Amino acid sequence: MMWFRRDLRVGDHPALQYAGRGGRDVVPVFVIDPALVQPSGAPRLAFMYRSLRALDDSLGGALVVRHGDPATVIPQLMRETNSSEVVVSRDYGPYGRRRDSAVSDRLAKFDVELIGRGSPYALAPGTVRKGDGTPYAIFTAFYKMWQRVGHGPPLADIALKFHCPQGLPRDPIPDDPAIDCELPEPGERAAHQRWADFVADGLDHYDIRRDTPAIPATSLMSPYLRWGLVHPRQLLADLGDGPGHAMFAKELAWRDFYADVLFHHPASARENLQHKMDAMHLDTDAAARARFAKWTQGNTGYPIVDAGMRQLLATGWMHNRVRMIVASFLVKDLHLPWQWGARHFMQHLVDGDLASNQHGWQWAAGTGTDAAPYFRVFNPAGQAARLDPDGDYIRRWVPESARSTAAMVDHVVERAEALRRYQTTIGR
DNA sequence: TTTTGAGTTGTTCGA
DNA sequence: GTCGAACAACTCAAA
Repeated sequence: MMWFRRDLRVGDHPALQYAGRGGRDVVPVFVIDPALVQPSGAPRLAFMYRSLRALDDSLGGALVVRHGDPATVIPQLMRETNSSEVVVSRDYGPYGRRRDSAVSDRLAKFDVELIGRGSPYALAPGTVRKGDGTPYAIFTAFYKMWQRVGHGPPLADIALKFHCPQGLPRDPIPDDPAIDCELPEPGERAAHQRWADFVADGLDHYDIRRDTPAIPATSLMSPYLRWGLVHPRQLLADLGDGPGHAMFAKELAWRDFYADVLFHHPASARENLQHKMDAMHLDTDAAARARFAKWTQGNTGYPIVDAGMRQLLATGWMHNRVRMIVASFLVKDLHLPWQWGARHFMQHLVDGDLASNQHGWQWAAGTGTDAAPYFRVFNPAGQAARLDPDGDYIRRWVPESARSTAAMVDHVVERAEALRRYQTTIGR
């Protein structure tokens, strides 16, 4: 039995190839887990359901879908299908590890093993370590070692036989929730197509153009990587020379780095990685919640912030550079907990990945791995002038920005307030 | 053990 | 308009 989770592809799939080794019949399974569905926004769910349908197609319609808690559903399916083993791609996140350990315990009672093969990363969390065996806490050092260790090539296809036992009860893949936006084309084939398009037209200029939100200069691979529709080692294998290629590899290394940090510090999904920052004074009262609501809706009065927040609501995606700007605004201009912003992002981002998301937010808040100078505060007007000089990005998402709208806070005032709070926290 | 160099992404001010 | 300094100090990583 092959239990799919965030690896919704058939090609270059170590766990699937292990399950089907020597011509074994593979029963492909996906569990729709309420714990993951419940906090997800509509675009995110729609993309997942569509990708499940695409996966089912490439499995010849054999995918067995069930709703429920995997700790109950997986052992039950194992018995119903008389499977001798359950194979998964390893999950290194806090929830995934707890879930898999519970499933493993239940399976053990029937003498069946939960077998993990492969990970969603070029290098699995826990494998890149310092000379003394401890994990890295600084990206650049991690990156050097990550390059030195290297990663394997994509796996060649093998013959696989998928099998759904006759009469086995299956739940239908749910209908998409109502959304009024275009999502990326779902599925494994679309992932490869998008990647081919980016390699042909984008990768060479990636390092220069990626910071301009008005032009489609980023790879748009994040949703595909999030759901495992393609594996990063395939992308790395296709890279050549040049600064754009090197920059893209570095971004994949960031993805591995943050997964590694979360693996070693599972609590950092919810808490400050640097606990000395716990003392920082944040606003959490009713007025703060009202400010947060304005931020989520894209009504702050700062055009670049509002454009990003509206793009997120409308499409389930936001340009990377703009993510930093809106995050800085929530944390440093509104003085709100980064967790509030992180939760909103995870709800709405089709590509929302716990490790990258939470640690990206901790970077913005200065509570994470970065030796972040606390005085690094993004100026929304300055960022807009530098990165969207013609206002193309802003106009697309905030048509009323031609009229002057009142800003909810004064950046100059709030910047000073943020610096004051940080200084107090660090003890000066 | 000690030392040394370095750390994603910024902004403002004054010369 | 451009450019360098200041904004601080701490921790990490490797020699």
